[in-house]
Amino acid sequence: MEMEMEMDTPEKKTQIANPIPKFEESPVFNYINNLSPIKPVKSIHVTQTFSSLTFASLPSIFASPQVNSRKESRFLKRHQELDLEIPKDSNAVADSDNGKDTAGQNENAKKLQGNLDVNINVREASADPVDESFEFVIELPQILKYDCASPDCDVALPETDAECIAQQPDGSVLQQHTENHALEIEGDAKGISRQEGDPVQFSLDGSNSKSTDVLSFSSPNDAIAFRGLIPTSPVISTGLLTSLVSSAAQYEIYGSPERRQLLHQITSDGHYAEEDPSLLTVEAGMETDEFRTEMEECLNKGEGGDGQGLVPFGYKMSADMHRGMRRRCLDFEVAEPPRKSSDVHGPSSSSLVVEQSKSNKASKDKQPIHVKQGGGSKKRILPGIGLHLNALTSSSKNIEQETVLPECVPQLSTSNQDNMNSIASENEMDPAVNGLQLTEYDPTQAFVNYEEINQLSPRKRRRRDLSGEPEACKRCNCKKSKCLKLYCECFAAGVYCIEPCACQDCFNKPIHEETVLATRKQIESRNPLAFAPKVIRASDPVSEIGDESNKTPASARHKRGCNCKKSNCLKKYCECYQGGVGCSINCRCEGCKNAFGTKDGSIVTGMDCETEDDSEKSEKGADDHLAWTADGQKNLERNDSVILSTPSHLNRPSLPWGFPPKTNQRMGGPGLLGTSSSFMKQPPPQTSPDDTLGILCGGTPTVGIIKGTSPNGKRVSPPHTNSSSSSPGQRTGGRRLILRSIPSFPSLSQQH
DNA sequence: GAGTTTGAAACT
DNA sequence: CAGTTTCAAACTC
Repeated sequence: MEMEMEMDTPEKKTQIANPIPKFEESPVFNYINNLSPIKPVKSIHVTQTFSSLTFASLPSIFASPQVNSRKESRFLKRHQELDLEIPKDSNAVADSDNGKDTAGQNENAKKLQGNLDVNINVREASADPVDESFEFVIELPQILKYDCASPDCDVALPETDAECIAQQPDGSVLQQHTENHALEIEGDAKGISRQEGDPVQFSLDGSNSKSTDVLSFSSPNDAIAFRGLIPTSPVISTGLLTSLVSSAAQYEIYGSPERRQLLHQITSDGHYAEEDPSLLTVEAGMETDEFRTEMEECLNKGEGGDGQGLVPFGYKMSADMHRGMRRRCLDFEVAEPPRKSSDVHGPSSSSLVVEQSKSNKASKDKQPIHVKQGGGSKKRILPGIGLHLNALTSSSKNIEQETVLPECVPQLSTSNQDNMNSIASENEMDPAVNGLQLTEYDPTQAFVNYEEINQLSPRKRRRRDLSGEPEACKRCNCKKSKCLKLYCECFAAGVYCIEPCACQDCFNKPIHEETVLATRKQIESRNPLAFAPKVIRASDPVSEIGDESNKTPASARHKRGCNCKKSNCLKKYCECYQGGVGCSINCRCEGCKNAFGTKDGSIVTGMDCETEDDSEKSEKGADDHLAWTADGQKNLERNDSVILSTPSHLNRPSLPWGFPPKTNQRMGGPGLLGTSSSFMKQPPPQTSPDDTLGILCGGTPTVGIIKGTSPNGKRVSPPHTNSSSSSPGQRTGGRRLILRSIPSFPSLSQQH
């Protein structure tokens, strides 16, 4: 009975609520509230990406209209979904949004309504325990986000765990519990409030709160992901929960023992929960070696089976969700600094994610967690988080830090197909490919890479972060441009500046949305391609595929070509080099020695390049290369003639907008990977074009981990692994995927 | 961390 | 379109 009522009520509520701010006061609202045990939490939605703000164009880009419309509302949706029973949430959310973005109030309201429909559907579809579990699942991402938030976050794990769990044979058990989970969740929610930490709130409500952002999916895909969730089986949801829990443990999300308990409870059935130590043990194990093991298992499974078979549909969904979460990376990063042990225990920190994140950090301090294990391989930085999709794509430098998670792969296959289908298809995404990727992925290596990264001198790391992630999480240091010119990487990437930016007088913030948009328009009017990816891949994916072997890295080219005079196109000063592509006839560079291919068509082998570099500069150059994997790229080229794409390319790209389809960039060949560890950091592998991975991984970084050999077994071909390459910088395998699936924000020009 | 170098972006 | 200036990242010390 309740279910039915809830089902019905939500729609009405939401519909009404959106438009009416004070809906809360209405009798209906109260009634609804009474029905649900959960109390609405106000969520704060902060999006840094322009897209979220407004780019109208985005919608056009997305394949499905709904997606666009949903975009902003995503997070709203989630809340609603989460709160299905809680009418207030939706309202609250709407309110919060309104509060923040007055401009978008109306839009939000509309979106909400649209979302409501979606939500309703979901419920109907799953109407049962599943729904509940679903809700729970939704929240999980938040937790993950938190993890991510931690600076070190290596958290990629969570996703992996989730996947693993889902796949595990034990899944049956999980399923059984699933229903209970939902129930428990509610119960926990209630109970949570009782408990000191209000852990429950934390997890559940946290989403609503600031954490909301985390939940909100930046990409259109997110919406899709949700859809997938709906259908997902209870098992999946359960898996997610479990994964979340485990992940949380790994990341120390639980800041305090108490929280852990809560989490455990939530995770497992109510039965196990509080009192069942076994659960704890498991989780604990997860944190350490076991976690790794599981991951590996998952990977293996993935390998064995094509993504499809092994990976449950829901699985994919989860992945998507994760992606959404990851985007928040920025937030996390921001949060990092604040960590304080004191924060950790905030007694009743009902508060939000922020607190949690802090707690996590704190907990870490207190309780050393073996991040490396899980995180090591997976460290995710979520570069994309908080940033515009484009940004995600673009970032490549940090690829190393990020490792590709096997998980991603599966998702890719599904999610891509569903959502981005078109894009994916273009890119040659094959389900099989996905599977391949998984197979190739070598957690161990990833781990190694991760360590390497860690070992890097602070400075190098910093650079990587800055540079690499940048794409994902770009950071600028503008002093005079106000971040309203293309000089600003953030602005150029279509993302708002965030805390990590050291810019001065920055106008590239949501607050100045109008200014940003106006400026952007102005720039585009001058140069329609100003915000287009600088590196363009070959247009035909298909042709590319076929040609890949033949294509040199140059297959991807810088849009306008470079104009280097002194760097010989061997440094990042060179946009071509930075983008991981060879120079072309469009370049006016002098003394071109671009490792990815000189403008005269010759390709300097990595060795050659290095040699030259060495001779010229030597070591540093080498170092740098490593940092970004330029070497890797080089290697790739040699081996496979893979085309590297710059991060930015990858990211943005192309797809949606009209930019020529990127050719598939092939990543490095196996040889590369095999050869240089540094290389491995980079990327990607993968199969399908980057996009695929990106999508899947979403945030997962990945990395290079994936093996050099072709990921897909399919494509592995020596000729090129798949296209997608990731350029060194780009590595961002996951992100790339994102890009494809989600068009970065469209360039104004395109819109026109 | 400060200073230099570099080349794109912006301006003329 | 070419030349110059401005700018911020990349790089060096």
